[in-house]
Amino acid sequence: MVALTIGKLASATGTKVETVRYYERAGLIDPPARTDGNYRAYRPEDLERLRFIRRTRDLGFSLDEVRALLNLAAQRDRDCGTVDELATRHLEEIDRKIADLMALRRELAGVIASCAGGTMADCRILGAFAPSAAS
Amino acid sequence: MVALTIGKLASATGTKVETVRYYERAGLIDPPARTDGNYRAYRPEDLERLRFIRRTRDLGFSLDEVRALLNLAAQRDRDCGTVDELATRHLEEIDRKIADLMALRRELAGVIASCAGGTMADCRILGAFAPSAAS
DNA sequence: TATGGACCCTGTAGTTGGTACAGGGTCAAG
DNA sequence: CTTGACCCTGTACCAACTACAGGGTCCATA
Repeated sequence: MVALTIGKLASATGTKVETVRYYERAGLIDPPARTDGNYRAYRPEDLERLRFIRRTRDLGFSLDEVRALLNLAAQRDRDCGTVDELATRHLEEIDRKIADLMALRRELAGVIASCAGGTMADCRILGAFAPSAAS
Repeated sequence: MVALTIGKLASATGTKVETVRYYERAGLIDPPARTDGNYRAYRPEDLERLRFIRRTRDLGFSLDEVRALLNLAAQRDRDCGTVDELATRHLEEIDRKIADLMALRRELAGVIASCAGGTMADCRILGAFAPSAAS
């Protein structure tokens, strides 16, 4: 029998067992067949599918986006432009996040650089956190 | 009377009313006095405190870190080194996040660049998402 | 004085993407 | 036959809010 237990499936993909069950609840993987003892019995295709999920999650796609990608991948005759579009939009979002973090980083670094020691009462960092008054 | 309603406090700091109540539940702001009609009555100091919270939140500090900063700020005679340390650790974390996102961005951009159109069946992007087999 | 609308109150549930039990059942080895 | 590793379901928890539902209050205007 080529069937995998959930533990094998999980360790083969670097996923936790609970996460696999969570993906099933979330509708990302179909409920597999069960053994006599009510254990989940996965097929090799399920391993492929879970790997796909892991990979796309690692690339920062949300579960909704992963679901969409899985659905698209299943329609093998359709044009793949939609995939490109989805991935490109995701890339743009990553770019926005990077830009936001860099702006924040610049601001925080400025605040920290202003520190000249002393007590809390005259701390420049805390001062920078209190917009109007010095308290 | 200088007391502010929760709505005034919220709009003066760009916060939602529910968020202010949430901060109270989370122990970031003390439960204020109440009016006869059981409305929260805030003092100007509360406005300062909420501004501080908003500012530090905007700089990416977690609520736990904000709590710590508020506690430190209250001990006006202590040395402010701890504040500097907390802020510096936070900056390092931001740097890690930026680095992670940039690595991810590079990888995703590579995947997208490989796209040559065609059907899902021979989509290079989907191929890059399926680690071993082509399915 | 009545009434309407803007505001406030508490309490609870939902969001994302899992993680962590509790309290059981199954399976294989020794 | 027992032990330990694994599996099952169901529920609760995390951050940091947000969004109601179902009520109460306040004040300006008709």
